[in-house]
Amino acid sequence: MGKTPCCDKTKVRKGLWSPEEDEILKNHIEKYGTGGNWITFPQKAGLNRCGKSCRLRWVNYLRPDIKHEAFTLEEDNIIYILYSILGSKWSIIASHLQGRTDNDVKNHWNTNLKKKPMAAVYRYPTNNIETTTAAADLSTSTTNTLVPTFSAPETSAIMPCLTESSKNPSFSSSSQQDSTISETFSQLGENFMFGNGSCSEGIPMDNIDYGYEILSEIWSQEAAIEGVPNLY
DNA sequence: AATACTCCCAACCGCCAGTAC
DNA sequence: GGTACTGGCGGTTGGGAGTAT
Repeated sequence: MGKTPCCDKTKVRKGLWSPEEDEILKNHIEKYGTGGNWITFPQKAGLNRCGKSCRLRWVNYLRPDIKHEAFTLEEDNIIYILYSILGSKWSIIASHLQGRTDNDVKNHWNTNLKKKPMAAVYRYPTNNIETTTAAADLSTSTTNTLVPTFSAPETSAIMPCLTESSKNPSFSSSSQQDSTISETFSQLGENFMFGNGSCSEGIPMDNIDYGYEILSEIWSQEAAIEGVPNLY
């Protein structure tokens, strides 16, 4: 099957969208919808753009339900967890964050999160390999790095710590948050491996939040697909 | 003030899967 | 079953904005 171009790249406009183009795109979709076909959309809307470009602009930026504010620490935590389980499945990760697009999440990961040590923390248990470049601290290493592997119950112990950290008003700066969370995790590694039932900061384990619900759901789905026994 | 450098994000590219014919 | 076409995805890049020198 040969690759067919979606439009004549030499004749369509490229680069940043002007406010006028945004307005045309938005108005046309509000009035007529996408028409179910992005390739013919630019012609109908009177835009000198590639259909794919129109789709991307709408999906990633102009859609009314898109959030344009900064990522919260709580969202960061979810991204960390899901990335460690799923890898670079940005669309799936984004689907768990209301108002965020795959492009948003990918950019945020590449520019902010992957440099931080927390990116090396989670691994999904059972049949996953134990080495990964993706979950490693890429700011200091370019080779495969061994990272901790946590079981589902262990991860459930981590979640309250993360959530508590993200909600704690005493955290005054992001660097303070980062170092505290990293510290919590380094201690957690020893603590709950020996099953003492609490985080290093004494936060009880029975406060499982929605992050864990997401994990459970994914584990169930993965287990169903891969024939891996469901732990929950 | 001018230049160099870095960071970040919007947008593009190319591939793949699904579907229609 | 084979081909053409489209939508969607992940990887990558270009360039504007901010910061350092």
